[in-house]
Amino acid sequence: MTGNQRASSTDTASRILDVAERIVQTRGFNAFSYAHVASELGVTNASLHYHFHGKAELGEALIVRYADRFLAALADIDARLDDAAEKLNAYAALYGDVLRDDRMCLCGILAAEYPTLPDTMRNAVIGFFDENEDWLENVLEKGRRQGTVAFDGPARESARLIVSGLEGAMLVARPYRDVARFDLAARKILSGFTTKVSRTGPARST
Amino acid sequence: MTGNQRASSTDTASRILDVAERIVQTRGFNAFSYAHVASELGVTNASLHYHFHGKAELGEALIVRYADRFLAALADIDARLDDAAEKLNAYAALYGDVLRDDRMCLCGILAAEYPTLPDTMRNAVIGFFDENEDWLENVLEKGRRQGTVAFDGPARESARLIVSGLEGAMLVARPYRDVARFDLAARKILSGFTTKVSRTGPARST
DNA sequence: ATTCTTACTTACTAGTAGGTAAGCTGTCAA
DNA sequence: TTGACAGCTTACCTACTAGTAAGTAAGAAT
Repeated sequence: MTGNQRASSTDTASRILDVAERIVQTRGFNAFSYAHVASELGVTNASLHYHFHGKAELGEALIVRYADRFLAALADIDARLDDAAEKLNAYAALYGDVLRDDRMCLCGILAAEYPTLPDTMRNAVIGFFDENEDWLENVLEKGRRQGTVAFDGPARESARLIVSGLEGAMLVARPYRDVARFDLAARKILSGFTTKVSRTGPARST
Repeated sequence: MTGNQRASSTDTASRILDVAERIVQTRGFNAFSYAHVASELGVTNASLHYHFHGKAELGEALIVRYADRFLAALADIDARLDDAAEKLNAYAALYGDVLRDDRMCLCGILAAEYPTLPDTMRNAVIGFFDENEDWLENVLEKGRRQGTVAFDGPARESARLIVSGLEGAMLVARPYRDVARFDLAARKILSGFTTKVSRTGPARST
């Protein structure tokens, strides 16, 4: 395997993913076409089929790469921050960054189109949400033990509340083109988990 | 069949809306086509154009009718219930009913596709959210005065939290085909407003 | 020097999209 | 009895969709 020329090959494939990702995040998977991507990259329609066999395969690759990047960002949060409440803030900021780029969360917009997606893409979307819930559940449980966050019931349920709350805040904020609307909702969602003045003493819930 | 088949003028128009509404709420506006509706109703593509000049006009009619029905349901809640907390529960139940029918909120799914929508539809979507916020703001403010609900800051901001929270809960619950996931999220969202069981004291600031 | 591989292009397909022009048919009012 | 109108249909259009078959230029491997 000829190592050097690979650069151009890999490069084109990831440039395809870059453009496709932006289009899908802004317009959705059903309003996205090979022709859009091809013309923007100055290649032909058929060239995309060389790199990604079909629309379903391209869509799946899109989600896999997006999820990988997202999980890496979560690992980075874990590496940078200790406090659970700060981790939650950083988590919400991840969503805010996407919105600030006039985009919807990739898996959020795909969730809206879910019934029309090919099977492989459906599974990947579900997997993304599951992994987000895993991470949040972990953060919440540790935070509760440490007394930096407070909530009732299973951590998993609160994790789901955060995911769906942030997805909904993005969904509604985008038509208004108003990131502040998202930021406020995010702050309100997370405020339900912070034990206000908890720096001095852990306020146990329940 | 008797002679009243000739009342089918308006009847056909509303049957078109019924079918189109179901398709758009499940698949989205971009994955919906005249052909789907026409074949399901046993009429031709061109017949739809007689009743609704174009896809944009049909889409707008869809939102207008949906919003009218939704506002009527809100008026019904006002007529039936006094307590603000009960009104909020009834409001969330409205969303749950839609989801139980395997549908997404019409304006929620259109919000996801917002950048691809014609202008008239965009305005109608925004209008739907605004009217929901109006109603919720009113309920919340009255409830706060009466002491049946509690929250910090402007009622408008809490109204927005409820709308986006419920929309997000629907969005994420649908891929899982799990209404319980929605119900739980809805309960958690509203529990932040009820004064009754405030054991955790979700961050009552100031 | 030749074959193989990569990364495309050109040229095409069948199918579907939204949309239109023109004509047909049953009902009803004058 | 006429004719206006509502509510369609037939027949068609252009644009775009994903996808394919076959060919090619350039470099790497043998």
